Amino acid sequence: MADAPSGSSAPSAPSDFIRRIIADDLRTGKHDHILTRFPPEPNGYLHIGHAKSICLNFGSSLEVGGVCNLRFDDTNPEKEEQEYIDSITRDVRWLGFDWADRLFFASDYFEKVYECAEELIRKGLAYVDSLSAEEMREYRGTLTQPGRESPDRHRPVEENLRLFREMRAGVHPEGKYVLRAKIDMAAPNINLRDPVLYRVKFATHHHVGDAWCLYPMYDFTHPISDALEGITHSVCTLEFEDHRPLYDWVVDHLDLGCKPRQIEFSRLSLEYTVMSKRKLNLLVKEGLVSGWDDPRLPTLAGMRRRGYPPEAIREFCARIGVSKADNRVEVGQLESCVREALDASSPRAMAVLRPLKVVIETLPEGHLDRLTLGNHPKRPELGQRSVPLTRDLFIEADDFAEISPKGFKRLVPDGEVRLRGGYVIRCREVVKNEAGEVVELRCTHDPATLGADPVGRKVRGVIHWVSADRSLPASIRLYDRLFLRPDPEEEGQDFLTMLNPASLETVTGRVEPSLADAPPEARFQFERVGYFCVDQDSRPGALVFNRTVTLRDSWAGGN
RNA sequence: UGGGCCGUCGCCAAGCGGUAAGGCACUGGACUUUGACUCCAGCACUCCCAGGUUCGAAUCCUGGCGGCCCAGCCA
Repeated sequence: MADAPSGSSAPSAPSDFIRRIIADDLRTGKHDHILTRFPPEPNGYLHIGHAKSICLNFGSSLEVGGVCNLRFDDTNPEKEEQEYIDSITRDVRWLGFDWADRLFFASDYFEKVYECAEELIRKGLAYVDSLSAEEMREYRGTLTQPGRESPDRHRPVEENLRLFREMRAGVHPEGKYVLRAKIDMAAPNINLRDPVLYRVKFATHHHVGDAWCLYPMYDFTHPISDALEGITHSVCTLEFEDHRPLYDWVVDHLDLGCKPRQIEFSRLSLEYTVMSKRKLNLLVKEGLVSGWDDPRLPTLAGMRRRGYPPEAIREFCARIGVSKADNRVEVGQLESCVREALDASSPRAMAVLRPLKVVIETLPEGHLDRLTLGNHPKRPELGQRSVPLTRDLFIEADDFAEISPKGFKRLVPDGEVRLRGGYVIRCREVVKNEAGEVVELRCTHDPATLGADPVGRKVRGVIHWVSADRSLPASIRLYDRLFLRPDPEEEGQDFLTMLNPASLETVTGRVEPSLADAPPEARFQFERVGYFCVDQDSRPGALVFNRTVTLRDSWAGGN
């Protein structure tokens, strides 16, 4: 893809049971081309689970020379909005996929779907039912008991047709009638117990306006839409497995000239987050997060704002694979992909999250070294930048310890450490306030160590720093997991009670001056700290960075 | 307890009767002016359990156990 960094490794080549089915269908001649589709309902923002589906649907087809349609499954006007259509198209494109001119709406097929319904009625395979919703539930039976037939089940075809047309014409109120398929009220699969095909809704549809007051159900619309588009493989998640007999029933009893095959895979679960649009919607509506693009959310908009590169998400989807097994993927799996992509592509910079003043007494007042540092340790083509080194500096508070923990390689009283890209300094004096807190370090520097190793001794530690007066203040948002538990709903918990109160910490740090004009979404590695991106709220003079992910830290475990 | 599906390393996941891939994580070690990156090494005598078939079983059969999904005029 266009923004794949040259330094990144080749993406994993996916292979799974669905791709195998596709390969077999091509090999045996069942199909001579492949056409898949990604069919989101525009009732929320896309999340990483959708990314798995997008990568699968687009990927499996593209890899064998096929294409993939983008189709909005917009059969329920009460839950759908144009805002979601806009966000979805943006997110799919951002992820790196292109549907060319194949953008479709199930609602554009409503006339054809309606004709299919009349066809079923004429064939005696569908009927208008006047059972109320509650009655229908009673008649449906239970998981262990068969249902009973509605008294309307044997309504004459002509009457069904008349009533159905009246439903379309708007003469009947919502809830009075529905159109049902006539299948088998005793079927062990509840989806086959005369499922509802159409219901009346006097709602304005976001895409077709007031053209209809009669809306088809997913189970009826989806197979017809697939067949109309000539979809060869209709890939969806496991909860639709029980619907496949109904999917096949619809296609088999209609003359659509095409029979797509539905194949199901298990949806993605990620640790410490929730993945359903209903729950995400709740978090957004309740104001528990800042919006659909809150960087703590698993939404693609949130991940984009967090600084996750699209190629990292694609790689993640390739690595986790596709199967039918229940799963809950570790966050580290995703973070590994993010770090891999960002290590290769991100320019380095220095920033201090929790500043501790350092004065280099051996440098004169007003001293200024304009150091030229490489933007990337392995990619000189990413250029260089100038970093000012002055007498007064800030270092990370964590990089100094009065009492050295064992194995500590940073600054301690009377100890030496290298300033990244600068001199080796020695701590001569620790200045504290009345409360006994360390507020300043008085140090000396070894002028012979700029770009050279000190003679006669080895300095193990290297720490990052910024000039005290030539650095810029920045608001830095440190994100952590949104929930306290890997499964926020474990043991029937209300997931809202499991929110992590520390999922966002904002600190005011200092960043090197080269970052002054970095535009929103620009990504950097703050050396030794992590990967950060410029937030859309950032302005010159009021910089805002989001922590995308920390650097891997093999020291953190030791203390 | 009706129906459907699933159970291979801490987490994903290959495997499809011939003697357990890979990734992430983890543990060493090398390198290092990022405790990063990179590199090298280690990491399932065993595939939910129990029987059976077979020269040979994670793969086939039988019986258990465990988990997920389904009773919207949602998708």
